[in-house]
Amino acid sequence: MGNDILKQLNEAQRKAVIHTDGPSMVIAGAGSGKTRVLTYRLAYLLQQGVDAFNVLALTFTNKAAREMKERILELVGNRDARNVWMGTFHSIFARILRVEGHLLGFPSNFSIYDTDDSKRLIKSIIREMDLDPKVYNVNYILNRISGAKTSLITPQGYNSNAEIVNADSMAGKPKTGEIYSRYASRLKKADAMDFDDLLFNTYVLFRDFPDALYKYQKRFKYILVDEYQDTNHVQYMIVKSLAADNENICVVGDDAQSIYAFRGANIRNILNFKKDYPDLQIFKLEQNYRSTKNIVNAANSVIDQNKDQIKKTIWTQNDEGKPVSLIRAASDAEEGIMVTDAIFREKMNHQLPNSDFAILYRTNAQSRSFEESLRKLNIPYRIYGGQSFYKRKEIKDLLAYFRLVINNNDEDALSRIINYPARGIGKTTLEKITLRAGELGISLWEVIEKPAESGLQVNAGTISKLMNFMTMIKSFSVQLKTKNAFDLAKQIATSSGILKDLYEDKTPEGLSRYENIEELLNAIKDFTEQEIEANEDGEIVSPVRTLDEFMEDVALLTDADEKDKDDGNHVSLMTVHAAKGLEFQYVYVVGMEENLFPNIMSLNDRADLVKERRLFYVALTRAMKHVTVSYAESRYRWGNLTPCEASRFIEEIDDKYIDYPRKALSTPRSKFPFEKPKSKVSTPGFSNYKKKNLKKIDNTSDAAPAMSAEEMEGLQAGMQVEHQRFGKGKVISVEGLGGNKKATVFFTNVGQKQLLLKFAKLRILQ
DNA sequence: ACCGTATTCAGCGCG
DNA sequence: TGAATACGGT
Repeated sequence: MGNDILKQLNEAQRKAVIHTDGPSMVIAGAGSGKTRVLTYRLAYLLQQGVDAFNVLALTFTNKAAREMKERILELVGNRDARNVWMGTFHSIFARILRVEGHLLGFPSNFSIYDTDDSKRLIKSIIREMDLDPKVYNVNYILNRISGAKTSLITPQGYNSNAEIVNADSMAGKPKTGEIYSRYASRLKKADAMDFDDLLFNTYVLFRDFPDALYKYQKRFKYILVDEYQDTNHVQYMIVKSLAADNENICVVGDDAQSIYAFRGANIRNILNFKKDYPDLQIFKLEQNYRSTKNIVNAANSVIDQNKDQIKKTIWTQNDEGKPVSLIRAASDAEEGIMVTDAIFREKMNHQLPNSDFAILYRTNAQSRSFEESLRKLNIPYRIYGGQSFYKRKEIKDLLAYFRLVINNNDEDALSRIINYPARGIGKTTLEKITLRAGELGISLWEVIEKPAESGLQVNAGTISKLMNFMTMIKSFSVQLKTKNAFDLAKQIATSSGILKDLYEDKTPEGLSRYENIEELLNAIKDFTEQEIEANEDGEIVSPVRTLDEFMEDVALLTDADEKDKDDGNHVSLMTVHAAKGLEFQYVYVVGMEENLFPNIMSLNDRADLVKERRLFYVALTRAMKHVTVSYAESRYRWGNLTPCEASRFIEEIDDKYIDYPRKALSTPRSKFPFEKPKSKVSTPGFSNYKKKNLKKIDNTSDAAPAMSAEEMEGLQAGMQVEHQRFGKGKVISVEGLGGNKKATVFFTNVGQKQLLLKFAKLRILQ
């Protein structure tokens, strides 16, 4: 290999790569080869004889970490490169907390709650406190808590901070601080951390346990942080403390592309970096290799409107290219048609693959009109950022079993599955358990383990159901360390009844849920069959790959793995946020309207407009060959048609780099902007009205007695029956016992129905 | 306990 | 408009 890897870099890139010792900051303009610098820098370090164990690289996403690892392996060809600690803040610090968490009172098998789990817990706390869930909106509460943790404010700190308490009172939510306190203690009782805790607790660990800090300072001699413009305050503090000893820290980013401020990302981290390290070396990558001159200049003219930036001049040697095109449509539906037509023409004229095209929008809700028109043109497309695999209900359910088996105290996992599949432990029972646990300050599991001692008032039947459930979970738990992940997972899926439950659901959705479970099991099988790996110390972890090892990987995973699975020849549809870090030949930035982009929700003050502008800058700089921006003069927003005007950002593009359509072409069109909507509006209103009337008539009928116990016992498949409301029908199947006995009946008039015999007004005819 | 229907409420989304 | 939740009937 030798030094020739350096020959593949330009002057500025090379300087950034070889400056290994001492603090440095790389300002990497869009398309300037940032990833290249990052990977070459790491490869260079390893080549210089730095031990992979001494390098820490923090990335923004799992995907970025994975791709970088692969490229470094290609460059150095040294299996050692795999030992670099590379990953997201969350995954790296979760790893550290598994080892050191005991210092803070956490077992190494603590659970990690995702946003979904956190919201469920907050909801249940709001219910328990008898607060109005409309006033105490979960999203608001979680945002407040998350913001507090990010700013290193504990529940105590929160409640004693007059400014914060006042702000909550003014917002009509004075109990927010108490919810935060309860939330924090519930997480602790459940041996669980949410995403913010992974960072917050790491900060506390390093602050309160100097020995632990010292250990990791010695280990991480070289630290590298990607996407530094999107780090928040805790992340900043952690990195600062880790780097304090060696100061071999290199941060890479672009202030112009900071677009996650709404999540606590603090652009000052990059603007003020100089103050922390007076002998900082700054490297600017200003040559763009991605886009045409027109695109670079158009983007520059937009971002130049933002003052208070790090000064830099992005330029390119690439072709002139074509000016930005502008599409003006009468409605959102027409925008869909016009944009996809433009894609179709471009694709046909130049014989291009679908994957050269991307449609970028501000909000996910905008994707529909483009989907419809792409379908009509038979162009394959893929929408990014929908519901991820690991967020689907059936997957979360099975994972909740795994979590509970690994950590019995996991409250969220337990409440999620204690009655799924249905085993007769209902809402009331769970409420009683939660209440007892709260009063005694113990976990839900501990109440179930010792119902008598904890004073749980439920009947004997319920107790035995609880015992069965507990015994089942325990029987899985004892096998955790001996059985391999796949065998145990399969056993849990089967004996919990999940597989059976989904198998019996023959609807298309049920089928897909079943397939998803299969897919998860396959993923676990793959994991089980991977070659045995050594941990960071080179020591073999364990001869069998166990389920808790699998879950460590999974907790911090998103759907990123799924993305490159298919052939890849599709048009990409995604939000501008999701497009960060990607590039496409042809980019269509759609919905360029005031209130939508810039987004009205974000326009509280001047600083917000600056953030929206950076977002538009990111959108423009995704393109290699050509950009088209489009807007509609009217659009359906939340069910009603709203007139729209063109975004101010369009005008901010210097006239030299954008083509305005000739007025003669677009004016006549705007005369008929309301064509399609009219018929659409009236229909749903009418059918709703009809349904309401129907229901009234039904309600007038008198109650008739349900079936007698004898009749229920005697009911069998094939029998003819009559239902008070549904009329005559034939019994297809009968299942369940006693009071839970259910029948599936096909009625001549209304089709197939499932009935609970206890309640159904059903008469046996023959 | 569960299912279909009424009602409500919208932002971008890493881990 | 449509997804997510609340409600009421069985």
